Amino acid sequence: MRRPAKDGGEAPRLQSAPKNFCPPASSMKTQLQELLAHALDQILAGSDAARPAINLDATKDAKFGDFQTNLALQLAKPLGKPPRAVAEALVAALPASASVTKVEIAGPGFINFFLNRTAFQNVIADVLAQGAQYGRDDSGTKGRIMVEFVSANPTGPMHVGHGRNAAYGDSIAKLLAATGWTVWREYYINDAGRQVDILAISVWLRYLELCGETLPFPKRGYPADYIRRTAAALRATVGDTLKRSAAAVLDGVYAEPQVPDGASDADKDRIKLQQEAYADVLITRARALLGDAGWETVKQTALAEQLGVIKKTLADFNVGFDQWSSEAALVKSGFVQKALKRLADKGLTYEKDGALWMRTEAFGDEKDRVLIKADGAATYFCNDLAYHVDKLDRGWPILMDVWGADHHGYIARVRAAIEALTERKDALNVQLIQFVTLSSGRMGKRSGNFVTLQDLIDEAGTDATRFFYLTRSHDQHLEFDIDLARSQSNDNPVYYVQYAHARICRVFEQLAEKGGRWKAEDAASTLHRLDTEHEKALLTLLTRYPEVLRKAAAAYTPHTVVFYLKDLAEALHSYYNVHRFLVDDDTELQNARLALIAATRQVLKNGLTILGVSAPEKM
RNA sequence: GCCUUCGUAGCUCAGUGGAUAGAGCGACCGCCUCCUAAGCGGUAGGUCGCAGGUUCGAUUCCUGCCGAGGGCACCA
Repeated sequence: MRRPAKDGGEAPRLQSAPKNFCPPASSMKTQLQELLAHALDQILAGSDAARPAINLDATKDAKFGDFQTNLALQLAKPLGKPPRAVAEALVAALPASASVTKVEIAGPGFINFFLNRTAFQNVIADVLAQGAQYGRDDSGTKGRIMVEFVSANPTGPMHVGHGRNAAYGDSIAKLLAATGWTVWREYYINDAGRQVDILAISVWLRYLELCGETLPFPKRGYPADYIRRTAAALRATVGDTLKRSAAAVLDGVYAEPQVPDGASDADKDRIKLQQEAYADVLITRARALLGDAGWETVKQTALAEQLGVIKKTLADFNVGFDQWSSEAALVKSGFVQKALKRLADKGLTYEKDGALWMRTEAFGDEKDRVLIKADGAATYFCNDLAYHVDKLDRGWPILMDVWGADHHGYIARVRAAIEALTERKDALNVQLIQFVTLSSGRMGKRSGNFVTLQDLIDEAGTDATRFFYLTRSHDQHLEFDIDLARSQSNDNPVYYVQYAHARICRVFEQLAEKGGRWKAEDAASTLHRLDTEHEKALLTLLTRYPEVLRKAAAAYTPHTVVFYLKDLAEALHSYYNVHRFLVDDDTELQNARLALIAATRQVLKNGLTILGVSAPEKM
């Protein structure tokens, strides 16, 4: 349930304090680096030691101050002096700054900086003035990047693995867009190739069953219930016009080979290949019986049905695309042929054993790859290669592909193809999403019963599901605890962050009910009252948000935003439990605290937005 | 066999070339006359898989070994 915030919703503007000007802490890091660079110049004067990079990090413990540097430790060896002596020299050479209240040398030789609290208090003005823009860079000037993600085959519903890809892809796209990139999101529809024929034959056989025919279902077909639903949809559209008798279908077709109990692995593999061939026989028979037009009707109906299911799920999951690109359309447009010609013109293809090959090995792949099979059909790689060329041709110099980790071996050949045609090695940016496991075991589309992403969203909700996916690093295996994600209890981690947001909203609601008022402009002169440790902790976190976004985008790790938000929520909850925000007898303190939590609420919301998770005002 | 991702608390996972390695869940002990207890505070729990190497300093980088997942198609 949402309701409008009673304090007016959008962040009001806060007048910056003209007196005692002190730069916000977010820019303090830059300033400290300049101070250190100056000191470094003096230390290194007359020495031939190499100049190290200045590492300046936020401290992990407040007792070490606000920022720390290991510069003295790095310089100890080249200068041939003990690290603490180097540190003392560096500190002595530091120019004075009004923002720095204390500099300490600690441990083996760290230099810790303690900053003027005003620097941190001023972040509130930044956040409230910038609102939803705080931490964001929407300039789009960093570059252009296309993110292709999900691209699940339209042969069945998405499972929990696709969900992880969708959550990651959507969030990394948002993150890139929020850090200065121009982003385009695309879904590649694999609506050509053999798996579509398998889909079509599966649907048609179930359709014949609905028409009253009895016939065996091939082992390599898709057995799941959604095939029966699609068959019913087909029948609703075409009636019995595509019905053929079981006798006609099976006339002259040998019985499908079955794997006997206790068969060896080698026998199993051999028989599975025979089963694949059997499926092809049925496909050929179906085409002959239905004609190209009839077969195409089955195929297109099945594809449209499956794609419709996928689109519905993605819409429910708050995942959107700028473009859905069809593999079949790409082939039909002749673009694949053009790409093949470009490769041939560069002498990068050759014929062998009746197939057309590409010299990918010359570009770092393990071996050359087939583009056109001996039977005349294009490989998946061939069309995908053309698709990537098309993406580059459309003016996207960087192509991010979000793939399942099982595609690892596929990277080298696509990269090789891109390099061969564009001489650019770095155009392809692949992010592999590691596998998702469930307590109930691995899933596959052929298994018949699996947990679909739609099931998960319906039961756990989009927020909980997305948050759960993004809580883990995408390059780590993820064990999806379905019971936890489904639970509406406080065990569910998404509520921890959302609750912090809702709590703040409730405070402003209470304020209004009491007839109280709060204006950002009244708060500017009161911020010096924010002097408790809880307030300092919150302020520090607020100043770090822009850098959290930048680092998360640079490392392609949305999960670091999740961990940041958990920290921010924790700081808020702790603060909430110790201090009251509605201070009846001290308006100045109340105004200051309300400014702080208003800023916190804004940053919580901004961060959740990056994750595609809502920020409810009431829970 | 080769390539790759990994091995951190009972479980699920963060993290880092540096100062006592963190969180959630689970266990135990506390906190609602007070802005939502979907919360807070505290205790217990770790030879950061094993062995070497580089380094002033390694859980982090390198090598080997053990163990787990994934990939090595004229499939997609």
